[in-house]
Amino acid sequence: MPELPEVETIVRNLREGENFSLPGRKIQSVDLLWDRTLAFPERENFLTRLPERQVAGVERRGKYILLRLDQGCLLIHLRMSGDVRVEPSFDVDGGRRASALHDRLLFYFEDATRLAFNDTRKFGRVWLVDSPDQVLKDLGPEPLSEDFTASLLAEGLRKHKRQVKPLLLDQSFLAGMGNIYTDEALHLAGIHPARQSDSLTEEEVDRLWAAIRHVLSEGIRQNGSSIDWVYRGGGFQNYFRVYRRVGLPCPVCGTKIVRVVVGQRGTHFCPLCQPLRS
DNA sequence: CCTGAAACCTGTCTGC
DNA sequence: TGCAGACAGGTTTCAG
Repeated sequence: MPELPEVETIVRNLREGENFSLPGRKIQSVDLLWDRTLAFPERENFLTRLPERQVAGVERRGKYILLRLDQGCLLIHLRMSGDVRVEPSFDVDGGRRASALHDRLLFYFEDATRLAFNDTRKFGRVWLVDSPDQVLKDLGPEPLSEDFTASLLAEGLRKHKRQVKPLLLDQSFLAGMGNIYTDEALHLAGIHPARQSDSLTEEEVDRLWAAIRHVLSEGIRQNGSSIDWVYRGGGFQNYFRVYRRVGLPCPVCGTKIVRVVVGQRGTHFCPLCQPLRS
């Protein structure tokens, strides 16, 4: 589930959800159910350092969730199938609530609630570090920040000679884009996903810049996208123009949407609106 | 520098 | 029904 809009939605809910908010809670104990979920530090260090730590704030950077603690910072990357839940620690009978299928890490708080990290495919990772920069140092700009201008995008695209879609997916180029929002942005901008990055005209770059910001903002406004069994709650899938719409008509021209593979990723586009040569 | 393949994992869906 | 194969919202590492 996790591209920028889905992670942003999760972060907002953790920070100030309907029935809960993480800031202010103090960790009592931690249960690590799948060792490889932990990227840093080693198990013993992680388990002994966390009790008594208090959550100071919740932030997002790219696709990372940041839990700022009174000492140190927890980073969570959901990768393909990760998710988090907040729920009571105990059942009605007073016993500790059993973990759910595919729960990998549980944080128990002093107020009898817990945060569960659930991840079917085990790709997700968690870090506990003094400074988040240790993990985030190679990330590109935040696409929705004021720093990310059309001319900055133009400069970046010019600097490389790569297919534009894999470049947009490269987190050191731009932080937060994933397969869905990249396909959607390229369609909105009328750019073929395999176009060479340094071949885009100024007009095309401007359209791409606006399209990236538009699809991400709309994604957040819709609380992300829900597809298959993974994510629930979001509604942006109702507005997909090309993603997983093979054979269905392009919303602009009616041509059938096709699927190809670009940079090892399933890629959806309109052959008429997104020609390979402009 | 760029591209593609493979690895890390589990689950679902499709076609024979 | 069973089974093989493709595919899934991500990232890293390695070969050419």
